[in-house]
Amino acid sequence: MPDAPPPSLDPVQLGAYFTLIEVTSLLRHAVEQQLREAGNLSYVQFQLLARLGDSPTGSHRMTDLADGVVYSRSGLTYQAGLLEKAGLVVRAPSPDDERSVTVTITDAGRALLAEVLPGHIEVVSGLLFEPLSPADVRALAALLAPVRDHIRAAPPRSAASRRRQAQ
Amino acid sequence: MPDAPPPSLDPVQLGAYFTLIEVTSLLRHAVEQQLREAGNLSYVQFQLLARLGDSPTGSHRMTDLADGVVYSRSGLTYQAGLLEKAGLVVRAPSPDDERSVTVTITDAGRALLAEVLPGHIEVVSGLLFEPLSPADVRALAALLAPVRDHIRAAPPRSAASRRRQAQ
DNA sequence: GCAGCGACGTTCGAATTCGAAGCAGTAGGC
DNA sequence: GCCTACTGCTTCGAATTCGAACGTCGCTGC
Repeated sequence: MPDAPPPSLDPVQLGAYFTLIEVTSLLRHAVEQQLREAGNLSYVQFQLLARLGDSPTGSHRMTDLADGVVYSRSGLTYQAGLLEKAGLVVRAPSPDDERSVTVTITDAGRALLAEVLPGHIEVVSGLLFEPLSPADVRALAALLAPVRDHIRAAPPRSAASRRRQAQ
Repeated sequence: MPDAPPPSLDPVQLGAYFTLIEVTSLLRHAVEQQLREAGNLSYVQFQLLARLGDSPTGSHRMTDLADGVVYSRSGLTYQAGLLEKAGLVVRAPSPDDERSVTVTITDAGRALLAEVLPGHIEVVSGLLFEPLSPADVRALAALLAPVRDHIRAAPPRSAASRRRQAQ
């Protein structure tokens, strides 16, 4: 390709982009406070517990967790260490693959999750959903889902060079 | 109030909420890489420069910047220090209020912003807007704007206690 | 089998982040 | 004019975050 067409965003796009970032920043900030007060959890920790609690088996591999919450591997190691020290999860080598580590939520983890969840939901309800009608929420979900799939599918920018580095 | 009505989110709401968080996490991650490569800027730094560049005067007060990008004051002090050391902004005491500090973008700051912006826009276009039609984008903006206003208007959860801390 | 390549998780060091405490400067009541 | 409360920013210490380097394990071709 010669060069990209004048890469600019029209005002509507810019507004949507900025508002998206702003809304999530604000929401995340508020939620973080609530989680800290209610259960001394950081947002990442909550996300991890929530994902584990949602899983049928109550467990996930480290890498899948990191990917799921968009976190660095080393960061996840650190957080998993904290959660384990707090007795909220357990780490064990995978049975089938000796390399990978399986993280499993404990009963204490589920209990804490259950304790924190109502307040969390209340905050999200009050801030994010309060100004939105049920139809709005459906529309929002319908708009964002394809975006998520698209970004997930997109090669992570650095992969391009990696894939064809061997010419 | 006796107690809140069963605070639960229906599956659609949950999906919308999770997708919202996921999309912005992914987007932010991708953008962060691009900014790092293109101009050695963190996302916060870019946001700050962008806000300053957008301002008619090219400047803002520290507090307003921190509020705008949803950042802690101390964090902003740190970042402003970095940007100033890099010659991208200048800090000066406000003329009218001796307490506050006015941050102003320099020509070098504008130049860097201009240099980084096309790539930034390209990433956002390719990831966020690629799966969305112009109508979708309008809808998204229309959905999120009220949410932003609502959250901005909401009392910051901790303000209640601060206001009445003196008994 | 075994050499080489790739995936998984951890360790390490450096940079960033936040809240609490502190230091001015400002506004209002008297 | 002062005293008190409040705002604006910075400093400080502790916690978190990431990428790079590392050790280990699994998979392929031979």
